[in-house]
Amino acid sequence: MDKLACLKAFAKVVETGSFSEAGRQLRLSRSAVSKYVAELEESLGVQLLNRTTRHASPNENGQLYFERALVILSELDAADQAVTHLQSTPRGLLRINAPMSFGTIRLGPALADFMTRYPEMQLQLVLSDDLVDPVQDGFDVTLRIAELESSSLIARKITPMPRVVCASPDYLKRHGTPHHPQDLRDHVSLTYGFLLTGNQWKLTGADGEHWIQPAWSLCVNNAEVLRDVAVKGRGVALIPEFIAGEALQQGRLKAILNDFWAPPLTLYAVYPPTRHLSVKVRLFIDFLVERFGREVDKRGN
Amino acid sequence: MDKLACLKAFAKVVETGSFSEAGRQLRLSRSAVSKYVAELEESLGVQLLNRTTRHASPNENGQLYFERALVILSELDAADQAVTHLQSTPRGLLRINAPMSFGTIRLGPALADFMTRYPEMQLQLVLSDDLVDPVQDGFDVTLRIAELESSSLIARKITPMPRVVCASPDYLKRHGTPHHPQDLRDHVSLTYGFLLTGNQWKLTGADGEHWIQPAWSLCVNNAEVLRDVAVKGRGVALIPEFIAGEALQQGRLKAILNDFWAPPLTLYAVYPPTRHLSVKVRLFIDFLVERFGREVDKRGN
DNA sequence: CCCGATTGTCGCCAATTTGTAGACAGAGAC
DNA sequence: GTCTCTGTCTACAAATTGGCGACAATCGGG
Repeated sequence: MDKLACLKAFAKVVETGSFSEAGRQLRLSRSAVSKYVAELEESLGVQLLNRTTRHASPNENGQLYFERALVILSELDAADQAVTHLQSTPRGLLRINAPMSFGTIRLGPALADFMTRYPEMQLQLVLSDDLVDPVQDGFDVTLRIAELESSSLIARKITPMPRVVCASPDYLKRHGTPHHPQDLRDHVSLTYGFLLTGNQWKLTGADGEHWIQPAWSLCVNNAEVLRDVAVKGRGVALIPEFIAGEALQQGRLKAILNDFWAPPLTLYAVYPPTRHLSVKVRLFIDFLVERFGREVDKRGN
Repeated sequence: MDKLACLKAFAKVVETGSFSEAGRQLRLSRSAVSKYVAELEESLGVQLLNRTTRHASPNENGQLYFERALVILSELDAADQAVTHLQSTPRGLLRINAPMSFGTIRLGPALADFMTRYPEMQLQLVLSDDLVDPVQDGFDVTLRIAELESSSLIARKITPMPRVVCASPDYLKRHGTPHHPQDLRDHVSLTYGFLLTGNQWKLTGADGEHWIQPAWSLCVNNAEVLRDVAVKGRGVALIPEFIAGEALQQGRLKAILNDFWAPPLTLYAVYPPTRHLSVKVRLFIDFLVERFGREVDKRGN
């Protein structure tokens, strides 16, 4: 039992009056929050919360424990701060490499907040889609979006990046809407890749996995280009949701094959193997996890 | 990461100056303690301890953090005590059922300490080897030693109970010493069981698992009897170490087949399914885990 | 008053973490 | 010089975590 996690969950439930809201703020599922609090009550042997089906409020035990928990949690933060601040305030240059699309669409806007939080730091951001070696190419941290975790470098998972199959309404009107992955064989696919071979789409549904060799007419290593070509009605694309999102919302693209899903990509931070991350890198990675990790709209559904 | 576990491990290392000793006191392996402290240092981004290959001492960061960690840990204990003591001081009757051998050899002596710690409690101990239903038979908690976990009742594991194959020196002189489980077929086995069928010994070694149908001459549901008959030279017995221990130490029994091992039994506490354990039962079970869980001599070897 | 949305709990299970065994190299005691 | 004990590391089995989805209950809007 991770008692600290239980304490945080409990405190957040008392603060918000709700397991669901506590879950959203802690980026945990309702069932995880429920289990944490139940576990804490079990270990103490007392009930801490009165629950109805829509609210939770502390009883006498719970109010007492909540007050003490807040003190403990804040003292722990203070202890952590005390030792990390014995080092210099984070300053100096942080050299970041990130993929082009992610860098422009998601990371760039977020960096303003990071810079606000750590005004003494200088950031150098290099956007490229080349595979870089952080040690050799002189970066402190490089971000990557990939399907499989590379175990040859030290990497920290930030967040899954779901993908979506989509096409423009005009394309669908002219060519019909695929209802099953196998229908894709009859459609023009816009596919992502560096090389022109070995690119299959894996889609999974209630009837199992489907490996589709799409009839591709465009193969490019930039998903924004795929999106834009899809918007122009040139075919069906499988691209990350963060790239497709705005076009989907505006109706310029339509998600299809919604009963099937592709394995999500994962955003990783990769950094040189040293005994301890520098404070700069660690703060940056923590910031990424906080900002991009477990999106709020994934909770409580 | 269980930060509280890390804090406790770290604090214990600083107190004792040693990962090994911290492990012994916390009933963790050396590598677990090492990992906990490393993980804490990683999360803080600072080194807390200076290590030689035989000692560990806090550096400036470590000393500061240690002092704060002690405050936090003691406040957490105080918070826990505050809510649990809002209930009555544990008093009243605690009805315990335990197996005969374990009850007489291990549990009985330990109960004195439990009674010292909780003088307001009354204990009723019923030793029997029957399978009892705690709800139906009116016990607050029943202890069981079994090979497989029963999932039909709520049970808390207390500790593994290793078994040993042994015989008297006299028996071995007369019949030779088995060196492989298959040799047991040529020996007289004293076997544990309620019924006279289906009793196989499973012994595992470097060359895999061996299921032996022993040529048993005695089948009894009490391992003390098996021990005593083995001491008298009547055969080979597979019995729990806590039963054989004294006879082994005194040379009246000799452990054999030491490159093979039987799956250990496990001591469980079984109790009625209620939302929360009563304080009495919880204190008793915690006491058992503390007393019998992860034996000290299993640490740091 | 009814219906839809949201709630908290629970069982199941895949994914992840835990924690040990054992190997290794280093330090200290004898 | 040897032996014992140390702390770290890897591999891996066992245990735990945390989400999904089902379920029953509640609340607010129409």
